[in-house]
Amino acid sequence: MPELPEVETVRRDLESYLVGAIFTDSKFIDFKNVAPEATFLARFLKKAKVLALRRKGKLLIFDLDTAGKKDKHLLIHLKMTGQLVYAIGKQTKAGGHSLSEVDLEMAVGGDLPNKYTRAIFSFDSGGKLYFNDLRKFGYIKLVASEELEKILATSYGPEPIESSFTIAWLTSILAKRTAPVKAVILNQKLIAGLGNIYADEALFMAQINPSVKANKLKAAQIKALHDAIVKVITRAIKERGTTFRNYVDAKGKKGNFIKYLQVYQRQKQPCLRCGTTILKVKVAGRGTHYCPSCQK
DNA sequence: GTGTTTGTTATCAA
DNA sequence: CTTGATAACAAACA
Repeated sequence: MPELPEVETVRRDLESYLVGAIFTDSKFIDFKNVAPEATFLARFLKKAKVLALRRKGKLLIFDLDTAGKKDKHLLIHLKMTGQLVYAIGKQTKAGGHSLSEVDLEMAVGGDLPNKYTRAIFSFDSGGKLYFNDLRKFGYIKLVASEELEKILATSYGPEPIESSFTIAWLTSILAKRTAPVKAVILNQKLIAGLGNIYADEALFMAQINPSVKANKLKAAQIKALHDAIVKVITRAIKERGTTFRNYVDAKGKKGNFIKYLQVYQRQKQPCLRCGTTILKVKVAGRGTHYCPSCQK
């Protein structure tokens, strides 16, 4: 699942390939989550230059330069199963690319495009960017600067890696809420970037039960949670994300953080801290993994 | 056919 | 207006 660390890994990869590159062609294949309409967007993108690649939470932002105007941005959200893979060099007979060094079921293994490729962007560099999305939850959207600012201001809170994510902020958003603490830290409007994997991992590290009502947490627990969120996200970025199912980076490669998972998908296995069997329950409508003994 | 997977939004209730 | 709970979406798999 692409969460902040995964999207940041993709962003850094793409930044090195695409800044300064010019779109030469765009194709959308059996894919509806495109705005404006595909034909129009493809025409608009032609000759657009990539000025910069940004990210907010799990949202990837391409800043564009179109005929000297710098007021448009291409937003790409990977949602659950989206991938952005960049390939350059020798092409297959069909004009695609072979990524034989990668072997991932339902992800990138072998040639691109594959059956889950929903969009292909070609660049003047000769490279192609493949947007694959098994479940078609992801979206591609062109917006003007004004709309982008509005989206960023209304839909995203501070990120764990920003200085504005303070203990005071975490305290303030938890204090008035009776929802489970996990629901609060998953809310992108309050904290941008955590998803199901890192929420469970951070709560385990902080030794907090995911179901506890947010306003019941004590100051020491909030400090521990703040610390855990920052640590987990920072470490996961360093390890290029977690590949549990089908996340891959812009080179089609897996993330390494799966080696460091303490609770996610470890149900029925012994807690790495105390040995108690890890449980899996539903909290805030999500599969939730925790140790009933050392998370209080 | 059923349940499960999750990021986000819609919808409804309080 | 805010908050919380739940369904819905989409596709594949066990």
